[in-house]
Amino acid sequence: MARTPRNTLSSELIVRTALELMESKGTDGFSLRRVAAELGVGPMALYTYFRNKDDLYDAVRDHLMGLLPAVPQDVAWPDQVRAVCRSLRLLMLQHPCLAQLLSGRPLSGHETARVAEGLLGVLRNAGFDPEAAARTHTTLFTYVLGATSWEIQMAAERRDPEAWRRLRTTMESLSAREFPTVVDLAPELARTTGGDDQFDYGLDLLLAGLEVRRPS
Amino acid sequence: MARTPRNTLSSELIVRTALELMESKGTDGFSLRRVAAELGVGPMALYTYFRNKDDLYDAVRDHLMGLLPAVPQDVAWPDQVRAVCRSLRLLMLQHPCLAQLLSGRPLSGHETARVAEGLLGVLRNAGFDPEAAARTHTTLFTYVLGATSWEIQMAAERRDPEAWRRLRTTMESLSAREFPTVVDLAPELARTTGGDDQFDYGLDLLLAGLEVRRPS
DNA sequence: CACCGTACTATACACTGTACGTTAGGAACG
DNA sequence: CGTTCCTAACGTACAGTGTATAGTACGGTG
Repeated sequence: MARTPRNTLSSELIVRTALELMESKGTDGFSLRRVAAELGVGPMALYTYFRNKDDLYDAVRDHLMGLLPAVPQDVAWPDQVRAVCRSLRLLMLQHPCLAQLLSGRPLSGHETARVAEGLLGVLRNAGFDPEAAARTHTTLFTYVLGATSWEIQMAAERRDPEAWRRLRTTMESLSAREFPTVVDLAPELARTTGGDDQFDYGLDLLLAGLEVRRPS
Repeated sequence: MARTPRNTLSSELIVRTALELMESKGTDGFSLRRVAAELGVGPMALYTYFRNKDDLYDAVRDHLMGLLPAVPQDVAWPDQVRAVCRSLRLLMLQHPCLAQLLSGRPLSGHETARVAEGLLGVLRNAGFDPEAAARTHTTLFTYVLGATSWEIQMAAERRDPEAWRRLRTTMESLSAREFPTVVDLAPELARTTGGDDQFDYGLDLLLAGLEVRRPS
């Protein structure tokens, strides 16, 4: 019964392995038992470092949030906001599992607070009062989350040929009499599903609204 | 071996039962086997009406989307947009499982198309060209989805005393030196998590941006 | 050397979605 | 009326899940 040596595991190692598995197999198809197997260890070994699966999810999420770059300090505040939102979107695109990790669990963790700190600081310096800063932060965050999750979801669907075919056929089966506008705008709808342009369109709408509302 | 009579099941009945279960037990804790048990039927009986679990999810989602009211026709377009977005949010709040159903699967289904038709029609009538209408539709939809999912998530967290306590303690453990703004704005952040005011704040930002951009 | 805490293992349970093969009830037809 | 066929629902089985509980061996400390 060859026992593995004592200190083979660590939180960081488990998080790294879990992340690799999520990215290769997708967030579905990820399981504690697979992580353990990947590490050559029994499933219960992980419970020394994480109290349960959600706890591991939280750790992976916080690890990913730690990869976000700092806010650029030498540009005007709207461009700072743009930079923060775009880098969060980019991170979500690079690590598609992050979308599910963010929408499935609440905000918590050190690195997540760091992100909030950056954006809130930008807004306070731009002259927003505490309430407006907090509201704007929540609005921007949920917009980025919703828009990018949507984009990732759609991209995944397009990659699965079975689901893609089903989507196309239901789209084409819509009667032009019942849904004239949808049928008419089908090409535009398909084109505006995701992409930098679509994301920036919504972001610019929000920023335009903010410029109007900003005091002084 | 008392067989149940022949036509006890139907798609509608299964969808209704599934929905009840999701709302009482939460989307987790929902399972095909429970639905079947609730109906007094073996698990495999459901596969006559739905090819798999995701297919049932789609049906429930489409059923819920069918509950959305029609777009009011006697008000200005920004209020029409507001009405559509608010009624979608309201529906998500009344049926929390809808948030997960919408973010986990792509748009498809008859009733979902009906919603898109309503919003796209409003935007076209307001004078937006096809591309702008499509982009705006996607932006509004993803905003409502992101903001409301977030709100529901947070509300659920607040109800679970264990999770809520953990969140509070990690929040309070943030050093004021490292995260001055977050610590300073903690009360505002807690207050702006969800609620009609927060939702309308973001929605008004988007609408303000749209007014600027609207042609003619 | 003896000891003890801790990192890991082993076993077990209740559960999941669903593939496969079987059976029985209603309808259609001779 | 009898036969035949279709299909709705059944039962069984499998591979997999998260995790509770109890046991075991190793490393560092006395």
